[in-house]
Amino acid sequence: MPEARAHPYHHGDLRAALVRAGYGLALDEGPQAVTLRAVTRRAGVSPTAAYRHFANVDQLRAAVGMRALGALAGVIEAHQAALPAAHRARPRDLLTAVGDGYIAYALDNPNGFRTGLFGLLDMGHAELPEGAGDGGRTPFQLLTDALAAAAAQGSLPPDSVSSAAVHCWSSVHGFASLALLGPLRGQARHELDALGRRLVRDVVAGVLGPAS
Amino acid sequence: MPEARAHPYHHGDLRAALVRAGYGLALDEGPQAVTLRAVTRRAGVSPTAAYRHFANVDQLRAAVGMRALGALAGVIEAHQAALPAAHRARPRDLLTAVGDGYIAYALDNPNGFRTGLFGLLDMGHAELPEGAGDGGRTPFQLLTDALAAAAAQGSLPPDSVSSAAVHCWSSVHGFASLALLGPLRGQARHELDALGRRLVRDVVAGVLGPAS
DNA sequence: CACGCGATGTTCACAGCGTCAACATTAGAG
DNA sequence: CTCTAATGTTGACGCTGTGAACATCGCGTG
Repeated sequence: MPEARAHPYHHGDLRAALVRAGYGLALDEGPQAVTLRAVTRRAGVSPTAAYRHFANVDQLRAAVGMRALGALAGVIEAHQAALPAAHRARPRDLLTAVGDGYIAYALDNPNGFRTGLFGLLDMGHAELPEGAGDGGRTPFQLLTDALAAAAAQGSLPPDSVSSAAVHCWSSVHGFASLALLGPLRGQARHELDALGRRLVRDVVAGVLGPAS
Repeated sequence: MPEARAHPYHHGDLRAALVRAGYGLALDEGPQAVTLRAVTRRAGVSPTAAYRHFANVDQLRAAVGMRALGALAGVIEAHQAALPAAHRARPRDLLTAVGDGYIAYALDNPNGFRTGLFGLLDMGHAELPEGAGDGGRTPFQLLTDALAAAAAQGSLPPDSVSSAAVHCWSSVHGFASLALLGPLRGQARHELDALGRRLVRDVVAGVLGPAS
């Protein structure tokens, strides 16, 4: 088994190792710590090695951001999976879980959230598979999936799906931003949880109509 | 008039000049161009001169962000001032103007918006007077003012003002984020305008009830 | 099985960045 | 008028991202 070499010249899967190192750095010290040299240092490799896998530091950061997005998708999926079995097929509950999961990830993991959702100045990546969770869907796709299910069930006009998606994401993402660095920052955690739950339910009611 | 010296050793009001230079740089090349050396260069001064007015580059950036916030407040005030005289005292219209102005500034001036609203990793500044427009109110204050007026008039329970503020800002700020760098980026401008107008009116209706 | 070429990683170098310490200039208080 | 504190400059340091040249190695070809 030659794989156990202390420092094999060829790493094996350096790209993945760099992204992992970058994400770790982001969680530990915040997005601004994700520097090319710091990442390669943590991966135990020379700085320029990164250039075999990324054109520049921005692409490295984008990849790290994708990983954070995937983690967010995982939390959302977990919230959906945690629904009582009887509710797991209800679009309203799926949608609520998307919002709750989104906010929970942001509040539990501010550095991760900022890494995935701020910082990357062009995130056209919201639909790329790298940002997906275990279920293979990105956070934005989980949202539109829930809305599409609601439309299929008739609780939402089909041609309102996309504007409803804008509505939902705007509210929830905006809330997370405000809670992390806006005027709400500093509010006690249970306060933010309560505000967030209320916001999500209001938004869902606004989109699907009042709960039955 | 000794003030007309070509390069007086003492600048006069370097702090303001630096903030102005930084804001110009941000508008021209984006927030990431606001670097200490670039700003001092544009102001025609040595790099370390900035340290007589800012403890570090982050504080310089924060000051530039405040200026952008002030510009945003100005646009909102202009939208309110542009209301037909008969509507200018209606809380509903004032509130709508806040949302429309916010979105208009973001779409018209993406670099300015990003400078003021992203980037600065801790913006506890939302209430500081430096972020105010000509009217002396920050964007967030213009929002809460409009909501307070609505409450005073009875169209909103007084104890809902703060949660309504969260609602409104979340939606509008989230929308601007999505439009500038999220999945909506790339959409045609008139599309974004239409989506934004619709969103603002829906949000206002959600907060104050359907339009009379 | 040997070879060699392309992929991957390293070394060295450079310019730009933020910041500190030491120094220069000047406005304004006494 | 003088001295001091405020303000601006110079020079240096270690950090950053990145390019060019070189080293090592896996793997497909002969």
